[in-house]
Amino acid sequence: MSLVQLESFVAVAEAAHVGRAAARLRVSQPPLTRRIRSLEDELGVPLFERSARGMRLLPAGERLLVHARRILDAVAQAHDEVRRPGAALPEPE
Amino acid sequence: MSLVQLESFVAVAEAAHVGRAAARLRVSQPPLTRRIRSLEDELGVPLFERSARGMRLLPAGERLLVHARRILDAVAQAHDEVRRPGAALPEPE
DNA sequence: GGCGGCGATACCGAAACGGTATTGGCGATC
DNA sequence: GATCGCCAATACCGTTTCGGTATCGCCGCC
Repeated sequence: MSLVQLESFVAVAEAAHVGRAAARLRVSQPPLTRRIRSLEDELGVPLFERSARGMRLLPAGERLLVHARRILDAVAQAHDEVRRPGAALPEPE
Repeated sequence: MSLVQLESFVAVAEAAHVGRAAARLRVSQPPLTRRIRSLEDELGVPLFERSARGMRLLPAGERLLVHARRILDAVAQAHDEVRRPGAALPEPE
């Protein structure tokens, strides 16, 4: 499981379409399809139901979505705070 | 920033040696050195102080360590709960 | 039954990654 | 203060991963 996979997953979940999610992520559709599939393979659980009108989250996908957002938020926060010179941890000289 | 980078960072921070961390992660030393450096480059902040006796966390590294552990924990938890059939979210059919 | 839009696949070129071998540099030792 | 040893950093190369273009197959809609 990688952050790219999680980011892709959230985008597809929100767009409910691989194609639209791909446009939003500025990649083409095939890589995104592969990322989702590799994520499902890795977890051993299908996350979406595919249909001719798009992608619909399955229960496992709903559960993952909550975690994925939390993880991506934590990453963004880490990214911000590391640069911030206002240290949270004092350094004993 | 990738999960592999964060995992590598935590390992190096805990071991205080790239070599030992590499052994623990079952990779050789050079890739680990590169992961740390690419992470520093990406964040634009040095995370370790290098010396002839190993690596020592700098303040920015101390801050990142807290976040990195939280992120990796969240990933592990997501990994677990997604498989778990005991759904947390009901599905409105 | 034909058309349009969707995701899945095949294929190929480029980029990322890991390993082995080597270098460079600081610290401890005598 | 020269030498040896341990550490991270770099060079180089083979492999693998990844993304893009082109295409396929399928279902819903008109």
